[in-house]
Amino acid sequence: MDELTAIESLAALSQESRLRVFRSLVQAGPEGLAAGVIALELDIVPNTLSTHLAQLTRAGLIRRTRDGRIIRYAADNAGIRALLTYLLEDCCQGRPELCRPAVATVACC
Amino acid sequence: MDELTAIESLAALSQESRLRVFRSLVQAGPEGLAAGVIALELDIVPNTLSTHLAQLTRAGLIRRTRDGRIIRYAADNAGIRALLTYLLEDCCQGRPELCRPAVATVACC
DNA sequence: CCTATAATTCGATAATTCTCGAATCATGGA
DNA sequence: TCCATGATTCGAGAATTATCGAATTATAGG
Repeated sequence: MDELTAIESLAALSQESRLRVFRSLVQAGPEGLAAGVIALELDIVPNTLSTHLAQLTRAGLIRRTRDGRIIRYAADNAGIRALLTYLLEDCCQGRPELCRPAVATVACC
Repeated sequence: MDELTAIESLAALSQESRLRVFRSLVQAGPEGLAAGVIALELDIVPNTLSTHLAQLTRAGLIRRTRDGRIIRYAADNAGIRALLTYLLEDCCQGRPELCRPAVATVACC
């Protein structure tokens, strides 16, 4: 990942509505959620939500797929992983014992 | 971690200079770097850098310790870990096979 | 083809954030 | 005590970002 993409991703996440959308999609799993469903659940007007979803998509954090009239969004695991890797790059000066416990705690399961 | 802290952290990281400072400190390890050294290395005027460092510190991503006239900053691993955990919370719907590979790839060593 | 629905794009205003000169604070040494 | 140095705080102008009404696009069904 390059610096610009990282900044775009972090900026996308650093806003209340977008962070909530992102976390909802992370928790929703591979099937994701329809834009309209997200709008209802998080109480965001559709056009504003659309702007937010576009920003998260541009950043590579979520993906969109059309399903008839409905547009479905889901977390993009590759993009998320790339961002986390960029943040932690060369974090342990070659000494695994420094960063292994930290990374292990992040594991959610 | 609560939502406000997460947003503060992500906002702190979503700016070129601050992201560079953060990554420098992550790579510098536990001893960290003096404010003046960071200013020189990244070519940022001291007062602007000071504002950035304060923001990263408030967000819980870095720590400061005084060492005579010199103030030293270092990555705050607990804060960083808390942020990553918040982002990935409940990411795999109880199915470890979905997120374990993702997390493994993040490991830097 | 026409209508209804789901979603997006456009444009403008409101709010927030960035940057840096100037002034201030804290520490160590003469 | 006085000075020099490292660092921070303050304040204001410049730049960026957020939000939402109105208009537009895309699709499904009658």
